[in-house]
Amino acid sequence: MANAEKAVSADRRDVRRQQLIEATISVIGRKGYAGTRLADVASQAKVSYGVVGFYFRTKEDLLLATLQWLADEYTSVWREAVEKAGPSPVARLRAIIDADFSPRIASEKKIAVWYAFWAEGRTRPKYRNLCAQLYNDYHWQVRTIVEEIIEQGGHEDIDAHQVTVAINAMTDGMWLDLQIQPRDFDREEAKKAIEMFLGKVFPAEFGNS
Amino acid sequence: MANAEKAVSADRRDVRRQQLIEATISVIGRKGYAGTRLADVASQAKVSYGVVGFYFRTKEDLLLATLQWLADEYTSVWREAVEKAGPSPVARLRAIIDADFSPRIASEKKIAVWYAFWAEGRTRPKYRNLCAQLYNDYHWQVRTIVEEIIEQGGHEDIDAHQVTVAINAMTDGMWLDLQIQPRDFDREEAKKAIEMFLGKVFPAEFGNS
DNA sequence: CCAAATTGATTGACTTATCGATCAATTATG
DNA sequence: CATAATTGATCGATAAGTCAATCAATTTGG
Repeated sequence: MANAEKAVSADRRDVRRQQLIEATISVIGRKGYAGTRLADVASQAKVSYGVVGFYFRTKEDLLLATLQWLADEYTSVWREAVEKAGPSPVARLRAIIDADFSPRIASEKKIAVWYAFWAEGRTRPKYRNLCAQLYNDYHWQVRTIVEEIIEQGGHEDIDAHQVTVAINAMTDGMWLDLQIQPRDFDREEAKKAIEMFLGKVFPAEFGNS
Repeated sequence: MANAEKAVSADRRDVRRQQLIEATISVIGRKGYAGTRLADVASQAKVSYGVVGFYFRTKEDLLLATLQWLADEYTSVWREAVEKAGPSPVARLRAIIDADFSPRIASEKKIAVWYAFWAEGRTRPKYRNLCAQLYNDYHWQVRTIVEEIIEQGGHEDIDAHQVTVAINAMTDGMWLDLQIQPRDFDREEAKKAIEMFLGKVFPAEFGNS
């Protein structure tokens, strides 16, 4: 049947595309954005050079699809973490930070790819918009949670925006540390430093570790 | 005289090299690392294409010299700021943060270039080592100051390393925000968020803003 | 049920464009 | 005038994009 046919080849198509996206992440991680060649992606994915062009019209298309995939993965991971954490804003915030430093999200390879796109994003509106969108969604979610903590705890003197910006910046900065000094620094230490910060801002909610 | 001649031409040489380094920063800022061409650098510097090769044997040499220059500038700026701040560790720490968000250091263009080198650094040992060295010097300086504040204030329960890592990460993360969202976010806001953090860690020393 | 036909996937050699490097010719300088 | 600085055309290498040929899988017809 035509329907069965289409379903099968659509699956096949998605599998190949996924395979190529993962290969692209590996190659950018290994060789950097500027050093990534379609030939490298093809051999990493164990397919011939021509296949890349067959599934992604241009190199640009492949890179955009890779960024989009990473963004979707990242967003779905933190959203799921928040849902699982239940209603407590403290648990929700902890869940987001855990997600940010989970091996799936904060692997050396993926951090390297994020940095590559952030760096290139400055000159490519499509990268930039995608990153800005992601950033906004995340920022908004953290801010909502921070506001809940402030309200529930009666800490009306605390500026939710400022705390949100600080959490955000610390997370991104820790990622840079992980990228520059992967030996002297690990994900657990990063998380603990952020917990320390939250412990100072919300002493009652985030206990002294 | 040979000596006089040499002195003059050495000056000339330095001027040209400086001119080319500045042009390189502009072009990386405008077009990204991957999009930077020697022809662009030459025309930005208002010299002919051949001059680039005359003063820097290869493109690689030019890029390394650019990174080295940026690193030297950054280091000298914060060192000078610390010296000027006098003996008080609180004033010294404020001076470093001011320096980190001064227009000279944290311009959009230069932040973009830093991000470009951090991203590429993963695959190029020379970039990586240079960045790691810079990072270590800075980290050590901040840590020394933080330890002084802890000692003078008798805050023996505070972990200097953790605070240092947090300050560092917040700074780098704010830079990323400046790069991704230059409109919604500015250097003053970034500084205030860091001040807020310091106010929570050292309430007596960093007054509530 | 088997063979021919059709469709779609895959291959890698070829074309074209781009860019870094080179260098012979030209100009400026002391 | 001699030396140094500068120019930009030319060359070679590399990589993206293209495409005709091949191969595999599925469908159709006898």
